[in-house]
Amino acid sequence: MSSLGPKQRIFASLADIAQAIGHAHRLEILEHLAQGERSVEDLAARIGLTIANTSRHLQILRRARLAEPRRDGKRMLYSLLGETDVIALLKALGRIGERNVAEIEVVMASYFRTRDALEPVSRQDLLARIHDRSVTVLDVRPEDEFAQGHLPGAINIPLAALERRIALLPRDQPVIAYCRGPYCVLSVEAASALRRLGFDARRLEDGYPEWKAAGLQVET
Amino acid sequence: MSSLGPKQRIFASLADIAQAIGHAHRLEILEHLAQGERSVEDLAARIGLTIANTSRHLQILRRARLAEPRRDGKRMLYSLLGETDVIALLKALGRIGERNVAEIEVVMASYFRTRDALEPVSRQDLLARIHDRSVTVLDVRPEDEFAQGHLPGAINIPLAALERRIALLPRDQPVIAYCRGPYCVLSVEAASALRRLGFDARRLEDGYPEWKAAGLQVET
DNA sequence: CTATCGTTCAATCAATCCGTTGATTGATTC
DNA sequence: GAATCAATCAACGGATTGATTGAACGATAG
Repeated sequence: MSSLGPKQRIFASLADIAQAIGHAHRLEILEHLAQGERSVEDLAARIGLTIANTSRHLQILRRARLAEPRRDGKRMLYSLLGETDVIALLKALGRIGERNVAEIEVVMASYFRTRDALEPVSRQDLLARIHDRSVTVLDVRPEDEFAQGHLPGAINIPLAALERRIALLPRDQPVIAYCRGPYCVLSVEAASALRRLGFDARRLEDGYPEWKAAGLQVET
Repeated sequence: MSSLGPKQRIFASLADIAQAIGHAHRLEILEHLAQGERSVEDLAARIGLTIANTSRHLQILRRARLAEPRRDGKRMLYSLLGETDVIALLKALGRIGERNVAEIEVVMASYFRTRDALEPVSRQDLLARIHDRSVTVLDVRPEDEFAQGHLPGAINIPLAALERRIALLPRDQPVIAYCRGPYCVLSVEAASALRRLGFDARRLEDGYPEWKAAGLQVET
């Protein structure tokens, strides 16, 4: 009993990692870190937590070796540790949730599909249409996230500024909107608004982090 | 505060799934279920838990929609729900652990690598060598697990019976041993024992569930 | 009806966890 | 050096909750 077998020890460590992603706030933190490195303050503001609470959750992610800080002047910038693997883990978690969990199906149906009845566009589809130049790629994340990396040739119009800057979008070809990931609502809202305005608009099935993790080209 | 956004609701559900796999015993249960369906009693005996405790853990996996029971006479047989996705999730978790967590690296180095200094064989390698017929595939799991499914052409000699039935193994070609998965020690012990006995023996990097989940051919 | 298998209950014990407060550390700026 | 800003830490309350076991309960087979 005192000393566990090697399998048990490994499972105990893996369980610690699973515990670390077992909280909604931490999943949201990871979603933001997947866009690029972020300060504690920045994360707290974006998610709506206190600084202290955000710091605590970051410590948990850090202990589980999912995120890592580096100091930059007086702020600490956190980023994913082993970005691609973390995104793959979150993707595997999301897939199982979407396939097995009724509650998620309900949310997807009641929110995403009523606002955006059309099927999302897959990465492969979008890649092909970028090559054809038969599509406008629209990044609706805030400007600072866009600046940290985005899809090749994408135009950045944050959701809040969409109606104001609508003239930037050509009307003669379809628009594909994307944002932070499969559960980020920005691209849903954007596609919905654009269709109301007469555009042929759809959204990418997931977001920038998944694109990057798939090894596809990105711009800075 | 009363009603969360759609993203928060989805993350809360995903966090529940993550919590469910956040316990070493449950990871071990999942490893066994990945071999095929199992009764509560059977799982309890294999893992070394009481029936009541095993049952409770299974309820948690069930609530998280990772496993599902069906009744067979007086026993309840549990199996993975969405087998391929669950195995993919565990694989993603394992990968991140192996890359990021020092404790796991220590165990791998101190147990697996001292017993089996050679690099494990990848699935692709093994597949090619099965086609060549240049290798003996050895399944060292218990007979009942072998009976529920195994790699094409594999010979089954449970680890406990290995020395007794050693004559079944041809000595003129390499042996590749496999078992339940990447953290199962059976194939490590087998490869180690076989090399002591003069065989050219190595082990597969993971096990039967991963082979099956990759869509490769299996026999029953 | 009895034996078997599993679930659930009640209880225990322990642990953990979340979020907050207020003090403190580190780094920068004036 | 003093002031300022960012983040962490220690500590706490409170709640939660989690693992585990034995006993009681339900379902099924023979």
